[in-house]
Amino acid sequence: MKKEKDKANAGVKEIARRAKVSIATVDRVIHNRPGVSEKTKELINSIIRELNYQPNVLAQRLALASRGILRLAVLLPAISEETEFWQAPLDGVTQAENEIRQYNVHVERFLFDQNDPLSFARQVKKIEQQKPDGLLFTPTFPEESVKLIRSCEKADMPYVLINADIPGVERRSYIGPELFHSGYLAGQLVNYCTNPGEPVLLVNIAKEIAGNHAILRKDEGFRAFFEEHDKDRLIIQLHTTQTDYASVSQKLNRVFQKEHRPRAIYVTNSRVSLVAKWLDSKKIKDVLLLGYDFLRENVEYLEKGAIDFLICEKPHEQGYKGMMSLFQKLVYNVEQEKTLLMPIDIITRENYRFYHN
Amino acid sequence: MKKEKDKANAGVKEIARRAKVSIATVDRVIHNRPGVSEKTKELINSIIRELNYQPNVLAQRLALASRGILRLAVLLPAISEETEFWQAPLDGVTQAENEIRQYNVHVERFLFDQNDPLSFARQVKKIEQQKPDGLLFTPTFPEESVKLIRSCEKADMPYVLINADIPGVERRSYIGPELFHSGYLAGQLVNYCTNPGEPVLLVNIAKEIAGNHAILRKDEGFRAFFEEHDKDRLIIQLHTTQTDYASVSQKLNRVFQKEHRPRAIYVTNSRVSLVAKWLDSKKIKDVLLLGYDFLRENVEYLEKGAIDFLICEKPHEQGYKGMMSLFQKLVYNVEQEKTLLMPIDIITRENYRFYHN
DNA sequence: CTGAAAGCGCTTACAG
DNA sequence: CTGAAAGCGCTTACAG
Repeated sequence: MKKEKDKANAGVKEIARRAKVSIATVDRVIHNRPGVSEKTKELINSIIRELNYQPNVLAQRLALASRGILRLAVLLPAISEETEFWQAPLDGVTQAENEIRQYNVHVERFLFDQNDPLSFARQVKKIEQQKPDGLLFTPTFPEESVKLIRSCEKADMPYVLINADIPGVERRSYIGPELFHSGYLAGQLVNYCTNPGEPVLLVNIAKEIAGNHAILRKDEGFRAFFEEHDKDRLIIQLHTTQTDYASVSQKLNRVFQKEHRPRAIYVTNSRVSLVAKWLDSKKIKDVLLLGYDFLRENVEYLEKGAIDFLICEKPHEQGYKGMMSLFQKLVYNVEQEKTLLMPIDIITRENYRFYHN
Repeated sequence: MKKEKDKANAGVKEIARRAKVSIATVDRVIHNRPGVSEKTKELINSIIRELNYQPNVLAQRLALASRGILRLAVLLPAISEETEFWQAPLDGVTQAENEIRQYNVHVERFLFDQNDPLSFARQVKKIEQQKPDGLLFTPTFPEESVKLIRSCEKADMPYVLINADIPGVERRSYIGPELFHSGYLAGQLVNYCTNPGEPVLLVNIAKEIAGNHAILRKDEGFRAFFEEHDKDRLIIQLHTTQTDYASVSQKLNRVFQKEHRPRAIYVTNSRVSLVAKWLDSKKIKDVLLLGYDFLRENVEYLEKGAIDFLICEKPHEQGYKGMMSLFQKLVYNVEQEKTLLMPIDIITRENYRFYHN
């Protein structure tokens, strides 16, 4: 089929023809660049409106490609035994990278040790020296992260936070879970699967808990659910900042020796596999177990039946969408969404096979 | 940053330079077009390998744009009061259309009446006359659909089925739910939320049930779960091919007057709102209700608490991915996945706000 | 304030 | 079997 010159496909050339000017002038008006008389500007704008002109993104990018490379930096925890979680966001980053590579985008990854604020600060230094065009990161260390945000803002560099927000801090763009509802949903699931009043165990396992916003908000949401729906529910608490199996096991032993045996356990993060391991070793099968994240070990326990529900908030998509949001902002000046909340997915033994991260 | 002429960015020009031929010859080799001597062909291929040449998709599409329009046809049910479900796949189609419009793709929609095989056949006629380059459809009427598949295959036209498969028929590409596990998952949820042995009501509401593969497979999956996990569970059955509220209401009345009062109700499709309405009108609050699809009315009942779980299989994504799969196939000759199963999402009152279709 | 021309990396008639 | 040239729709130095 031949290309028709109808309104739908009109380009700069057609606009120039109608306005009796050169395409360079049209381009100036389109991009609001100075150096065009008010009169021709208005004329051109009216033609643009009339034709409902849509720029051809392909041609735009192709022309721009000559200009230079767009450099995006990514600051995330390095993957280790303990932090398999970060594989998914990093994969999302890589997927985005592959899709936008053609657009002359270059992605550099800066990885830090999740337990070492200094390593975070070191990477921040490097990033600040390199002055990338955009930055994706997760604010594992709030203090350092706030500094980073300030420095990005000073340099007028677009950035996006993923997976965790910093409470009470004004920031440009966040993509990740809504933590309170996540805990609230866990409460609802426990409530569906147990009888009123049956004791529930709420488990926080993390190197740091007191300042751990993610854990505290989920904890809060979980309690809020019962506050509103089953006030008399006994919620036993287990906090531990020792994250090895021996410590967790010991604490669980103690809880289960006491009077009120829990009917359900909610672990507020991906360490749910430690509890699953313990239940498995004790051959306890009548306790409902909920936790977080689609990790290999967790899924194994899901399959075995030790874990009943995994809650998951699309870590892969967080990395992917974060990068795309920077790209869109930098290339097409599309405003970044201030807050993009991920779905709270419920995964069980019967649907995990079909889950997409 | 200046563009460097390193291996990473080498294009046809660089290949031509190294091979001491023109870029036209390079192009011929890249696309395996005839008219190149074996010797130069081999030389060029070796250079392509050495440079790890990746074509610039932007430039490719831009150049191709002049060639002509790619025409994709979409054959789906028209949206009516009764079939709000199809809004989501159609929206997905539209989203894909917007993203690939730049690539000179034109999408034509052919809508049929879900209750009228003749209207389906009429639209098929039209499509066959227009001879589009690719087709996305849902095989609402198996017999007519098989004919359509044959005709596509004869014309060597790529196509993709969404939302429903045709059992026992060889087809090129399907994107949609895995029905058996969907029912199985519903069984698991009921099992979690009720006590062993409590009666369950399995409800099929559809104009046609006997030949309705989607409903029958979910029904089967649901029963299979209990067969494997709670054999003694009483599963009451309610089938109705009258889909108006009065008929459904009447049948439900009858069931609830009998001896075994259901503790949970599983509706195998989106008509779950009819049952919700009935429960609501009877002020019955202690019955667990599960059904399908993120429709306005269903979500309202979810919010109110009449519906407990909605199962949803990404209808929007089905439309979107279906179109993208055709596009990729036609433009880049990327093989279509034979079967792409959607996640089985679980939606409750506490997470529906964050759900993305 | 405005325009002619070159270029982005690829494809495609056309000529030899 | 091979190449020179025009074109896709846009952007950008450069010249006036």
